Amino acid sequence: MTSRQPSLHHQALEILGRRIVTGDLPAGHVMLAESLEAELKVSRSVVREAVRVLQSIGMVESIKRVGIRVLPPQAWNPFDANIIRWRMDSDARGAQLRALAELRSAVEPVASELAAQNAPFPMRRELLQVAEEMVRVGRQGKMERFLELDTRFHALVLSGSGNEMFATLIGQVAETLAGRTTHGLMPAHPKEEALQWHLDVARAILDGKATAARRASAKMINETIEDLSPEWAGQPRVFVPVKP
Amino acid sequence: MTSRQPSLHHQALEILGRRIVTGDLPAGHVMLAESLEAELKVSRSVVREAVRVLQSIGMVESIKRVGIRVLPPQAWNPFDANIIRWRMDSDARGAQLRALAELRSAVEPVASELAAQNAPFPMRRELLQVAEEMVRVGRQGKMERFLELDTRFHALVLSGSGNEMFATLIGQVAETLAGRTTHGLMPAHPKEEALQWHLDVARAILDGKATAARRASAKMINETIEDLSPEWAGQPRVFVPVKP
DNA sequence: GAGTGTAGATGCCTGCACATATCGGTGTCA
DNA sequence: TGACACCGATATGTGCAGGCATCTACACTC
Repeated sequence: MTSRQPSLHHQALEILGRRIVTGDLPAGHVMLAESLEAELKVSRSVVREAVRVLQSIGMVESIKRVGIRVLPPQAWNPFDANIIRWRMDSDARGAQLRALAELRSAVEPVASELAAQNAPFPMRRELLQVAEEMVRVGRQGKMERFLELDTRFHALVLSGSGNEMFATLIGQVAETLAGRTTHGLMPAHPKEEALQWHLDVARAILDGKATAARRASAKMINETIEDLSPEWAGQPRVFVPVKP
Repeated sequence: MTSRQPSLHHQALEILGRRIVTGDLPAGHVMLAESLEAELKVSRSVVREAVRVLQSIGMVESIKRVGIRVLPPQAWNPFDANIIRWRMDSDARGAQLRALAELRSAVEPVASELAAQNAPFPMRRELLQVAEEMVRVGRQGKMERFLELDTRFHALVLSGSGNEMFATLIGQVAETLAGRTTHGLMPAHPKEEALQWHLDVARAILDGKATAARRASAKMINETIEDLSPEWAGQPRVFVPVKP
């Protein structure tokens, strides 16, 4: 599944990124390139390339005569795929899931609205076909096929919006959907309501009814989020201070 | 303003990133590390570090025995600050502005809703103070101060949501607002309606009225987007195909 | 068509020179 | 005596040059 990339660069990046995300290397901590070479048992070039990548996503800064300093979480790019993955595997998993769910709840209704206005016709047709098959398959309880279709449904909506920032959320949504089934949060049969909402969204998009598409999508998302919310219950929120 | 970072690494990254974004180095194009050394007149380490960063944001892939291949735009991370900046300075500026505006229209209402539910009290108080000063300053036509306050207003909302993904959009929003004034798209006095909307959002958040906050925020955002939309009129949309 | 050899590219390592930010000492002035 | 400005020493990232290791696309053989 996850493509093996056993290069030393990759390994070094993984180790450092994970240590920072878990708080093992706390914000403000200063490391020396030389000590990282010894610790990771790799050469300077590997350390430097890993540090450069971490720098580009805001996790460290490198200062002459000082070393490599770990930056606080509010400096990190929370849209970076590595950071999302590392946080998913850490104590911050709940907070990460919540952040993604809230982002989804913001984006998907607007994506549906835009898809109703802009999506190419073949995409709209396929969307309805997928929704209709979801109904059939869902009622039969074929959950593995249902997951496939569900994933494709949301991917089509996000892609059909014609907004590339929305489209890149496909991967995150897919992971969320997959996680929901593997974590046993899905019932044996999808709720009849949920099936209907997918149909409503698909029909509205096919008919170019933007407002209806947004409303139906919002209803659907908010419902699924309520199902998922136990995953992050009690996770504290972080309010990053505004700068000036 | 823009922090000077005249390191060779930074320069190499800028040059390569910009060339890819402008299409000067099209998707599928394959380069050799050696040729990049010669072309950029830098050493192997600088080239390799720049390539590693580009790789981490999905702009290139590096394959043994082949070289460094430029990836198509749908592989890029559209949330990366470098990519956004490069696109802003390219022909894709309009499309980039539209993507950001749509993202904002999705996120800000939800952020307002969450702020009404979760923001710490001092933030809510300050939000109302800022909105009130915006009204006074706006009516006096002190546009430079108005821009400051407007920026802070939106930053407080995004930060007050307690969602770190929303909070990182502060920078993009600030740039949009600043760009609107420097591009002469702001009237001499803000519209009275706009002032009122800011007040409505601030009051709803202060009072913890989530739905009202979302609605007022949505109204506000959609209005400002209509003002801005000429910036990207006629830009073609891109629909990235869904994979499986 | 399957197996194999090889050229050619990235991956990784090392030693060195350079630039620069920090630290500590010294001297001057109030 | 104390505060402050200057200045040199030193540690550390930055960049360079080159070498060997490793993998793999491709051509060649059978």
